[in-house]
Amino acid sequence: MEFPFLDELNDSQRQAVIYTDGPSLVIAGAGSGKTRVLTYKIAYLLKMGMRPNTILALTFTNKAAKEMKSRIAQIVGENVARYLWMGTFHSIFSRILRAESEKTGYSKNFTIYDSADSKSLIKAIIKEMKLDDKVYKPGLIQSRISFAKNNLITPQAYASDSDVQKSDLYAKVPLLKEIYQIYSSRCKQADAMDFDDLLLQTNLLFRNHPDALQKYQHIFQFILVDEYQDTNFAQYLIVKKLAEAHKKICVVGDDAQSIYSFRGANIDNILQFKNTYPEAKVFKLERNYRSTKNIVNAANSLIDKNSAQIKKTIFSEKETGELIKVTNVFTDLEEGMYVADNIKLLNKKENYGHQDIAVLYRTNSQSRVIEEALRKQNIPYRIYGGLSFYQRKEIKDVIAYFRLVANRNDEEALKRIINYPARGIGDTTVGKLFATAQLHGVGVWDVLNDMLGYNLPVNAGTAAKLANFRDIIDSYAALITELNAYELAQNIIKGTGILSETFLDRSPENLSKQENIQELLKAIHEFCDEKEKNGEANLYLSDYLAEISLLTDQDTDKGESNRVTLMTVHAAKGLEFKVVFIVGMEEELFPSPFNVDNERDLEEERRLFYVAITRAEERCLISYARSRFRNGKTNFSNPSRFLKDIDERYLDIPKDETILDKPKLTGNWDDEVNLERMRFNKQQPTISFQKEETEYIPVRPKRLAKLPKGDNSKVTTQNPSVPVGAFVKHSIFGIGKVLETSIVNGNEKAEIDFGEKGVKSLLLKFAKLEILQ
DNA sequence: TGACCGCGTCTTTTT
DNA sequence: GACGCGGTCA
Repeated sequence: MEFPFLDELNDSQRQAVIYTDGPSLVIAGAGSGKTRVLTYKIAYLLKMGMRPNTILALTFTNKAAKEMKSRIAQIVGENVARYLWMGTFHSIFSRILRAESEKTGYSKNFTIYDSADSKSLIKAIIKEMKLDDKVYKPGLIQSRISFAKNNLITPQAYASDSDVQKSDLYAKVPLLKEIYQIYSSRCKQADAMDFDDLLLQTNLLFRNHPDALQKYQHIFQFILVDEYQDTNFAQYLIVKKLAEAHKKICVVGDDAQSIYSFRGANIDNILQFKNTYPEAKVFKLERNYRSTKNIVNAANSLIDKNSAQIKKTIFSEKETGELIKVTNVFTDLEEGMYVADNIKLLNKKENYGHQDIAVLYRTNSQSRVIEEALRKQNIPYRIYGGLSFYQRKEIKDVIAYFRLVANRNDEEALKRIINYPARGIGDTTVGKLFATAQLHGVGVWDVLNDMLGYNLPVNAGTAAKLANFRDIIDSYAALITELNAYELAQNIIKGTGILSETFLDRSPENLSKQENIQELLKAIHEFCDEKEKNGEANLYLSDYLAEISLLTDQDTDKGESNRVTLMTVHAAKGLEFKVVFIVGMEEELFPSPFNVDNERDLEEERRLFYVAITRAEERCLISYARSRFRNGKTNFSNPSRFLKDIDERYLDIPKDETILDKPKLTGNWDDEVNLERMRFNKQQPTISFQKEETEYIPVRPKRLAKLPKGDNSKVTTQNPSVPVGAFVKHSIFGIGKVLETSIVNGNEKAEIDFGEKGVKSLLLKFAKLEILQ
């Protein structure tokens, strides 16, 4: 056969691969070999004679693009695969926007603002407009602007759209249109685009410059889109316009795994694909190759509770496998111990390697307890998400220097480093600088270049400091095409004193900062080497910045082996593990309390749970805790409503527990005691307790010691006269619990939680404490 | 101006 | 618990 690789596909997969006559939609159930279909389809197109640089393949993450590319390279060879247009929407279209810069009003080297930058700018604008940031919450404003952009509503359209205005009025933020307007012009002034701009500006480019649209329609003879269920309107329209000329488009996705609506993704894009392309062929991949029957069936029974979906029957031909084990524990700490213990067992008794195991959770903040439990048992793990390498302060600082050198209009970068390391330019001065720039409608850098001309109201000393800063940046900027990225980066790091800043003391923080900065330099070095090896000319600092601004730490995965993976369910999309722990299956956590008010959001949470379960190949273990320490407080919770959505035939539920509703315990006066009662209650189910029992019940410390919470690894005193976990009585504050003890200037100090009176920090030699037994 | 402290807030997911 | 903010003090 001409295409031997097609033999590796099943019937429906092969149909999907070889259909290339017009638009097609591939509904790819979880684990149905979606990536395989995409890679083989591209390989097929290439084997059929298409040139690689006429194929556009859009993925959701850089990592997915990279992986797909290397798999294609294995079939057709590296020097063919490398010419494919393959990447995320954001990276592909930022490239196009740079190439078409003379049409966009931005420069070729525009900066990309990450969400922290854009939030900071929004904050600044709110402040300048003298609005109340309790009403105009930066986060809220940011998401509304983002929503507007994703729906291609420009500031002008925003202000004149009566529906939008009504909505803003209803949300009590009527001035949002002005913030949006100013935000846009400030980004423009700074020659910066945020993530959403990359899509919005691409659309504007294609709308305002039909010649540019035609050019790319011609270039992209075949378009493939992965994870189509997670595209938003802006992405939908880009794809639609590009495909208009030839209709050679293939989108792949699974409506059941649409989990990014908070980012503007619109599940209707996939549900309505047939409306956009009436002639489209639909292929369904329904055989799941990943998971056991029990896992697939459990997931099916769950997703069946959703109403908005494309009908399909996912089935598995693998063995029945284990039931999904549902476990309840008392506290989040116990949940961590439960996970760690079971990983140990799986590792020792069942021969699962650590790399076969993942722990998935709804929110990043849940990783902490799991992490601690694993560390205690010496189980190697790797956490994804949380703050990435590029979000660390020292890295952001260094990159801000790079950014400012590459683009002196980058005001967010300037704000970050104008006084770092400290050079005597304080908030007041910075405020004046920005105010003057606004007053004259120019950029901050223009003001710095002519402080007298713009009447910057600062004294001579401050002006000199500003001029000095300006000259430093200018001197590096002059070298931007003289030195390669690595040489210039080294110069900047050494010359500006950011590195010596970390040499001030040998604290662990500073050591880790040094390491991170070295790590960054190493990465830049590799970047230059790579470019040089390929004979590419774009090895300057601006080129480096263009490349990294869209990277996330998933993409810089070193793939360390034999570690347990810890990540959010979102981050796990597209991955698979032999064993999956899903932790924190509780109401008010999963589903997230933000998404329970309407059916649409709730269905997305359910899909998220579906994604979590379908990551598992062989075992899936779900747990929930009755109490969880969150936001500095112990909260009580009920099992997630989603547990009831799974057909019980596929679950292994503990006998003494039911996942049906239980009356919620309200910890109105002492959660800790409530918890103790609950444990007590569970041990002796015949004894019940009444709520009116509000009198304080002293609990013996030794009993608390059994609680993981009583773990006193944090105690810094050798022999504290008041043990951590003990209950004490204070003449004024009443009864409290000792949280922590330490020695301060030779005096014993204790952190004591007095419930409603708050947590107090007391010196024991003054506080007369009575220890309760 | 900068360091520090105490207070209140707020918490989803990410290109 | 983490962070940001505002106020205070040197």
